[in-house]
Amino acid sequence: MEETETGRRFDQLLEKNNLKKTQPRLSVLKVLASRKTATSQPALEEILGAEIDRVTLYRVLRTFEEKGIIHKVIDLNGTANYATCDESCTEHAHDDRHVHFNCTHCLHVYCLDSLHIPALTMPAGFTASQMNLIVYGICEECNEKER
Amino acid sequence: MEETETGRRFDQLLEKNNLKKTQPRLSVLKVLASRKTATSQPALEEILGAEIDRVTLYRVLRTFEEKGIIHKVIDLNGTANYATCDESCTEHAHDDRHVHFNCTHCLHVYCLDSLHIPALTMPAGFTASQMNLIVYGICEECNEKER
DNA sequence: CTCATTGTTGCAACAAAGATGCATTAAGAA
DNA sequence: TTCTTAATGCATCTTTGTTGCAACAATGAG
Repeated sequence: MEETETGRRFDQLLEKNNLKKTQPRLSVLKVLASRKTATSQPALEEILGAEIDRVTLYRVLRTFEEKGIIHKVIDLNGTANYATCDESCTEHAHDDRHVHFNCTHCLHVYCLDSLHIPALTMPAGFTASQMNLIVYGICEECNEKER
Repeated sequence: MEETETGRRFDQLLEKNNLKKTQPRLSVLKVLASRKTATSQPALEEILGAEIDRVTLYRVLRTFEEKGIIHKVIDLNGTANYATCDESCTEHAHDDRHVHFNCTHCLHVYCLDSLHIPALTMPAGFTASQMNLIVYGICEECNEKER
């Protein structure tokens, strides 16, 4: 395997999480990192289907999510979309407080890293541990095409 | 069929939406209205399975959602949960800006009607039309049982 | 009150995605 | 290089979403 910069970054990422560097895992990381929007499981399957098995993909994604390497966003249809976490969410503190944007036109899911969910006061008795905000609407690209 | 107060309310609700009053629809309404938490499709199936067909349930729920009679909340697992809309969300303006709470212990989904999603400023180019905030944590009941 | 019409239901069937068991293979340490 | 253990690929099953179609029932017309 070549010694590219991103390649080494992925290696470190896996190592840090006690995961072996395997071809399927590196492929998944490469694909996810190369996309600015979250990628759905079917899309990933289409891209990597020839290379790695459906179940392996499923397990790689689950492992990555457990380790906090990627995060999962469920869109309106209940389909899982995956994206690499930005640097801020590391090991323990997997910070999912940023907002996701689901374009109802092109169906892409964006991570709006610039926005974070405002603090909310929970009703008495309820303890919040995590929150997930998805905004639906038209994304930048689709809005531009309209014009 | 008996002439209960809620029964008449359901009749009106269906009539208002140009839907025929049928036994499956009334059953679904009755179940949903009787529960303070959103109900998952599997749970509904378990409750009503003997009474109405799985596909019918699926179609009733879809119809109700289209008409704005109920709303759908997708939980962490991508499972659909349904709840009757409170009075505020009527025909046209289906207001989904209230917050949902998904208990990670009992898995119940609550509609936190008292909370509403704060206004957010979208990044340039993005147009928001709807938003959905799900908070994960421990609910009142489960917190009390712990003590 | 009865009939006709049109929306609804139930059944069969299929597709897609989540999930598990197990034999084989490969990564990384000794 | 060998060994141990984790990871993969394959088979398989379950659950949920979805469609087509024939039978049926809710309403309005007569």
